Amino acid sequence: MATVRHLPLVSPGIPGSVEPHPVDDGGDGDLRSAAEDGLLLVGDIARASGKTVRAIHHYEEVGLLRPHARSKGRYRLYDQAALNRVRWIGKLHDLGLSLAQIQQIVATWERAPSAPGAMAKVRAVYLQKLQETRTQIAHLATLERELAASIDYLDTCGEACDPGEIVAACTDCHVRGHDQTEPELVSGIHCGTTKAARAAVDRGAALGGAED
Amino acid sequence: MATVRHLPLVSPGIPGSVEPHPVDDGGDGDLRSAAEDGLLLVGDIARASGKTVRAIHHYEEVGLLRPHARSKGRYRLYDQAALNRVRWIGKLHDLGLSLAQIQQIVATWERAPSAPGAMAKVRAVYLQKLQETRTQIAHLATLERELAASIDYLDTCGEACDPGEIVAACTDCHVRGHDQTEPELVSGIHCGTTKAARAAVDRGAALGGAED
DNA sequence: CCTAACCCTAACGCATGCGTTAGGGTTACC
DNA sequence: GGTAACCCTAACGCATGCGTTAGGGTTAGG
Repeated sequence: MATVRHLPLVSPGIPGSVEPHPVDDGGDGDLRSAAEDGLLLVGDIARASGKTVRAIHHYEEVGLLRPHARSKGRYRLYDQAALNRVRWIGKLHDLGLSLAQIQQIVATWERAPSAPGAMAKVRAVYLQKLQETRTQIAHLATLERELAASIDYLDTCGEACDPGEIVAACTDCHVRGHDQTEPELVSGIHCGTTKAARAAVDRGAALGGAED
Repeated sequence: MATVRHLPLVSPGIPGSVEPHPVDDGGDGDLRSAAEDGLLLVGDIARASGKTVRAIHHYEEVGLLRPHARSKGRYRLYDQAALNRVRWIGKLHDLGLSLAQIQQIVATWERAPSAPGAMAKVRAVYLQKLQETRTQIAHLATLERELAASIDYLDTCGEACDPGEIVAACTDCHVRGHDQTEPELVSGIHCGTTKAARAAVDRGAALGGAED
């Protein structure tokens, strides 16, 4: 069995580089020499990027990535740049770009005749994303506040409400100032129409989701 | 044709209430009396919440919602609380909760024996979401910074790079301090392996996405 | 009665981003 | 040559959240 494998998922230390699929002792062959050229196998890329092999294949399928070469046995051989690419894809994906959008950035880059022109186009895409990201952040911040407020509110239920009280009574709660400031995230819960849920749950209808 | 319809998607003014499916002049009938009771048709809910009718039906299918009653003709009749519910669903969904998760909140609420107990469970869910939301925000903030930095960087390309320069040359750009500080979001673009993209694009392979 | 504007149920379709077999070579080391 | 650990291609599957027909009633007003 290979001596090493199981590297930490993202190699610590120098984040930009990965051991080219380490082998202990001497030997020669296709992959061995590829390794000496700094080439990586798909599994190496996977481990180093935190993606799965399948995901990397998928990126290739949609034209986001391509092996630098192939071994005699048709193994994909990647260079370090490919690893950068995969990480880059991951970042943009995290940013909320679809693979198709990322593909478009790449295509833009590809087809641009001049370097500054290409940069300008990419810049435009990034700028738009920056704005969207800021919007998103603002949005999440609002929701964060609402959540926090709701939690505060719900805390008072635990403290001040009679444990014998039934849920249905919450609709007109008299404890504290509840009925004045009930946050939307709370009021939405107990606004009637709730038997539907139970029925659905009991029937195991729809929603394959986890049962709590 | 009906006289009103086409309300603004979300009724301005009092966000919590909606005209119960407005009719101009007198008349009587099933829906008419329902309207007098403040009941809404599915279309009214849709317009007031910004969702589609189909979406609302879907919420019902998965047990998140249920009409207060039905007309003789089996039209769904909703009360104002349903509208709150729909908005609440929308918020939680925006927060990143799946319908299944929302369903679980509802189910939790349903099945809890005591009010404070129910509140505690919901609180726990919210608390977890709050943490996730904060993580998300931090994540997005990081990406925001990276985007901004990348844009800055790309700006220098437009200013300092020779417009005649070809894209391929970017790999070893000598302008300014480029090769020192290239952000990851930039370096990922031009790290080789790019012909794959063009091929895929030209073949119209995969990715039904918009062509720029 | 007629019609426009709605509403109903049922059910298939779709986009995304891989996961997961299935069946079979390849490498490298022993 | 045997074997473990990988890799390859091909292709179907899945979860989510509705969109979109398809075929047909209902309501209210004229």
